[in-house]
Amino acid sequence: MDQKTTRDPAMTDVARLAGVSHQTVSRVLNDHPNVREQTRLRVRAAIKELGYRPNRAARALVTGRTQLIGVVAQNSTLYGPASLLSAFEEAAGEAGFAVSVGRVKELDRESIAAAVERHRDQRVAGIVVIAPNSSAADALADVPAGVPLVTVDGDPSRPTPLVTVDQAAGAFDATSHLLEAGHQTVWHVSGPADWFDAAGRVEGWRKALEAVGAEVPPVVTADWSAASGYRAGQMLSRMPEVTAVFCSNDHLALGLLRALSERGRRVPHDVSVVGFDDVPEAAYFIPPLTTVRPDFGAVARETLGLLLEQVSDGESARPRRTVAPMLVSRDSVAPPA
Amino acid sequence: MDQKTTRDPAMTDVARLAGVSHQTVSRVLNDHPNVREQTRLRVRAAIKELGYRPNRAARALVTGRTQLIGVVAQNSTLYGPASLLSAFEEAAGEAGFAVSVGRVKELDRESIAAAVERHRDQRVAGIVVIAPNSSAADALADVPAGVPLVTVDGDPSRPTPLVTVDQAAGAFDATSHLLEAGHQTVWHVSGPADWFDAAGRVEGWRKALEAVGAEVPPVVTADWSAASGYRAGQMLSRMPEVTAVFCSNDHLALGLLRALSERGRRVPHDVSVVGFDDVPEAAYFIPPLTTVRPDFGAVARETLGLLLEQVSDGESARPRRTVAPMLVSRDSVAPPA
DNA sequence: CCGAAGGGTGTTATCGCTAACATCATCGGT
DNA sequence: ACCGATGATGTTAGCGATAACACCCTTCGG
Repeated sequence: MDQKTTRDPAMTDVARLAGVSHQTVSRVLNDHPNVREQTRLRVRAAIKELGYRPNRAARALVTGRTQLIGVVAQNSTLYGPASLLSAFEEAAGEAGFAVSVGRVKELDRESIAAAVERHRDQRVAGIVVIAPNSSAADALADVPAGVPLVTVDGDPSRPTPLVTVDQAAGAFDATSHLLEAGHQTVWHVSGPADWFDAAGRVEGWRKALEAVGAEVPPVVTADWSAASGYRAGQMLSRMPEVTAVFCSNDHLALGLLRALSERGRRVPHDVSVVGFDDVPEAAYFIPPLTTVRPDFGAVARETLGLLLEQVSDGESARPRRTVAPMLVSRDSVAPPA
Repeated sequence: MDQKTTRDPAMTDVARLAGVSHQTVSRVLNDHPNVREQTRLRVRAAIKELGYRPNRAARALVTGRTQLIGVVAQNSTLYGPASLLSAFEEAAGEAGFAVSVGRVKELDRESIAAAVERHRDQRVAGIVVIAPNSSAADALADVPAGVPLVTVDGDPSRPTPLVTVDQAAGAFDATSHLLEAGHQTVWHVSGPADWFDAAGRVEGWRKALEAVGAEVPPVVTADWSAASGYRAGQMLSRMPEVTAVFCSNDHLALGLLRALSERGRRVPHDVSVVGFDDVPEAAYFIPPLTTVRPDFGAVARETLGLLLEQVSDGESARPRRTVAPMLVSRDSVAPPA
């Protein structure tokens, strides 16, 4: 009879089959230079024959290092954070790292601290926190030093390692695009004030207006939902002097578009609109929405790079990185009537 | 001077401080019964004082078990799969498991097999595959037995352990709701034919019609996007005999609503519409959408439970579970004019 | 022709934990 | 008063890898 549960082959099994010591197998696995080519091939063949796979736990035990990256993210399906997470998982996977996701219901101090602790229990090599608003950023103050940690979408005014989309640049471009079309000024429907993305977009919008000496209208603050964009639109659509609106994301723009259309204000003929995010549906809005596309893949890669620098060097020469977004021009912008 | 990098405290450090052997510390950690209460307290105090945390790698090495669950999911931000994943991460976290996500660009055989292999390299305790269409389900045939594996949203006709929303029941309810409002029949805009969710909803819709002897109109097949819902709507809105439409998801319904409104067909006065998913925006559509809400949290919990049964028992008594969704009634359904 | 340098390989210790067994009181039953 | 059962604890042996060092055998400069 067979052994009851034939255990997985270990390094010594490979070594025996290849006629070498287990240390040589280890060397082959880790690409050490001092192994004869012929030996290397023999070991490789044995590995393949046995279907051997290295035991990560054993390796982690002796090296003290893990190939795991912990991510802390909110339990939400907002397009931006969800895309970021997904892109990061892909990037990390390609680099040979596993990603352990710790979801958090609320972005408060306590929840985030708990999630970070869970990751430290797992002895992750590094932690990424998606901290898009101020309460999340505050919570990071509690995190003890010593764990490589990168914040994504976090507070640009803090000194922690950070990667983020250049919100201000994107907003600047969007606003300038509207001004260049001939509009006197541009109104802005903003996301929640405590979100850094929203704040950065307000800043870029304001700078673009100031750069050409345009009047700066009051900010209309909303949340990120289409519903609140609709409510903002109900107000703005009553104001004939509003000919151009920059919305802090595409869902707001969607709500706005609907409100405008209900009031009989045509887009882009009467009012021009620009969004932010380039959600997959944006090209199918009515009219197709001109918007700003962040490169989540680039953010993910920068984040990973920054984290790995910290893991190996202890810190990084460039601990803050910013990824420029791109204006995507569709049919929701035209010169004023 | 201090030691250069004072290493993390290990079990023996705790043991020394508490004046016991490391094995006793281990027993306290694992809640073994045979430890005197007083000793237990002393050990706990020592653990706290040193800030000791068990080394999972060492534990995994000796037990051969890991507290990690691997998930294979597509790199998409579709509402259903994204919500499911998020809910699962939360549920697993609460149960003390870490979740490692392996993203896959396409749901083809090769990508899925590669993602599964990466997880096996990590020696995960079990694997969850979100396999919502037939190519993903096919790929699972390649997965060697011996790894606990649960499919979510997968092929109901296969014998593999599976958890899924009861699509047919939800669709049956949605359709019946429209019929009970007095409509002669109900049209259906379906998701992609190779998606099990879409197929299940078609089935439920058909059964509801047949149950009352209503005529079964041809299925309008689309993808999951608002754009394709809009195209379907352009066609259906021209047909005066269409008074009720069940859409396979809310985004399709959104597109349909817009097409109907452009043609001057009022919802729900002229046409009633029901969606599926209950996306967060659904309550703010115009009109607020009656839809079917799947309980992703329940799916996640069932999935976890089923997986853990397999991990401990090798298999499960009830390897297929189904979670009933709930009809959410809003303002998009009325009796025919 | 010899010793140093270095490539290729093996041997041994070690990481931090759990499993298995050993040890020693304590205790109740006869 | 003796004995086995049971509870509380300690001791020892791995788990499967890497690190550090030891040991050959070439090769090459003087």
